[in-house]
Amino acid sequence: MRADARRNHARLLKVATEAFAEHGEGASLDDIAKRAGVGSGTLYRHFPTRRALLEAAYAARIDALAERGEELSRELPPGEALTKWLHEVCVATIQVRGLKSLLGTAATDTPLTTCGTLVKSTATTLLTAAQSEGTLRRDLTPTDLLRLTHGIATAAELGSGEREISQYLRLLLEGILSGSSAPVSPH
Amino acid sequence: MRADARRNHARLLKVATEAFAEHGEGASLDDIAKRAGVGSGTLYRHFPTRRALLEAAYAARIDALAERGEELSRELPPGEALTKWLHEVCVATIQVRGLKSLLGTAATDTPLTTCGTLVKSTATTLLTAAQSEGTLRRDLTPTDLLRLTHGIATAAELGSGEREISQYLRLLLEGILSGSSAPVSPH
DNA sequence: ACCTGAACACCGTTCAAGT
DNA sequence: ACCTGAACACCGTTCAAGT
Repeated sequence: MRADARRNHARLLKVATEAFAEHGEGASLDDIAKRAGVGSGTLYRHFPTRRALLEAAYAARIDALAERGEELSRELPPGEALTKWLHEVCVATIQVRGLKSLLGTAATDTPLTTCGTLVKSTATTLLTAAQSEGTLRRDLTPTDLLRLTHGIATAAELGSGEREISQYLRLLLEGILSGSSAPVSPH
Repeated sequence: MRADARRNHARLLKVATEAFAEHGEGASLDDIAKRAGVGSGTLYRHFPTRRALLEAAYAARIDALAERGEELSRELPPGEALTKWLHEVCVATIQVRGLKSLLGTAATDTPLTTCGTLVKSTATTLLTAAQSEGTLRRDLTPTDLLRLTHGIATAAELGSGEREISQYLRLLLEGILSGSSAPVSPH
C-alpha cells in the first residue's frame, strides 16, 4: 500500500469512529470523507460499503468485548461470568452508538463478519460452561442467547437506557411469571 | 374540509398503507405523493411528519390489536390471555412492516400518540388481571411489559422471524436459568 | 496505483404561484 | 381554502481525469 493510501485509510478510520459515535450508524459518509480531507471516491475505495467502514471502526471495541468475556470465564463461576458478560454486552450495545447493528450480525447461525464470529465464539464458551454447571437451560444455543441479549438491550433502550438493563436482564434470566426463584443476580 | 381535500386525504392514506407495507417505514414520501396523484406539498399539508402519516395509516391495525386484547381478557384466564396477546403483538410487530416503531412509542410511561395510549391501556388490563390472579410478577409495570415484548420481537426478527417468537416469548415468561417450572405455554 | 471532485440520481421539505 | 410543482439542500455512488 502506498504511503498516502495508508495515511488516508488511518484518517478515515479515526474520523469515522468519531462520526459514528456522534451521529450513530447513519452518519453521513460524505461528511466523513470531507472531515478526513479526502475525496468521496477514496472513502469508497477503502471501504466499499457502510458496513465495512462500521466494522473497521469498531473492530477494536468488539475485540475488547470478546476478550473481556474470556477473562470473566476464567475469573468467575460460569453462571456469574455469563450474566456479567451479557450485562456488559447490553451496556455496549446502548452506550456505543453505531455498535448495535454490528452486534446484531453476531446473532446469526453463521456470522459473516470476523467480529461476529469472535463474539459468537465467546458466547459459546460462556454458555457451554454455564450449561455444564447446570445453571443455564440446555435448550439454548449461543445464537438464541445473543439474539435475546440484543432484544433486552433494545427493550432497555426504549427506556432511559442503562438504568433498565439490570432489571430487564434479570427478568430474562429468571422469567417474568410467578413462582421462579432468583439464583443469580446480574450485578 | 373541501371535497378535493378529503379525496386527497383518503388516497394518500390508501397509497401510504401500501407503500409502508411494501418498503417498511422508510418508504419514499415523494413516491407516495406521486402514486396518490398529488403534489408533494399536499402530502405535507395533510401529514406534517412521517410519523403522522405512519400513525394514520396503521391506526385501524392498532385499534384491532387493542380490541383483540380486550376480547382475550374476556374469553380466557388472565395468564393465558396475556400470553396469547403478547404473542400476537410480536407477530404483528414483525409481520406488518412499518408497525414496529409505532408500537415502540407505546412502550413509554406517558405515550404521546393515541394508538400508544390505546395499546398501553390494553396491556394494563391484561397485566393487572394476571397479577391479581398471581401468575405474573408484581414488580412489572405495563411499560416494562411492552418494552420487553418489543425486545422479544426484535430478537425473533434477528432469526427467521415468526418461528422464534413462541420460543423466545416462552423463555422470557419462564426465564432462561435452570430450575424454573413452566406454568403457562404461549400457544 | 491511488486520489480527486464533478456528475448523477434520489430524497425530504418549503413556498411562491395558481385555482 | 387548497393544490401544484419548481427550487433548495442534502445524501450516496460512480467514474473520467489527473498525479
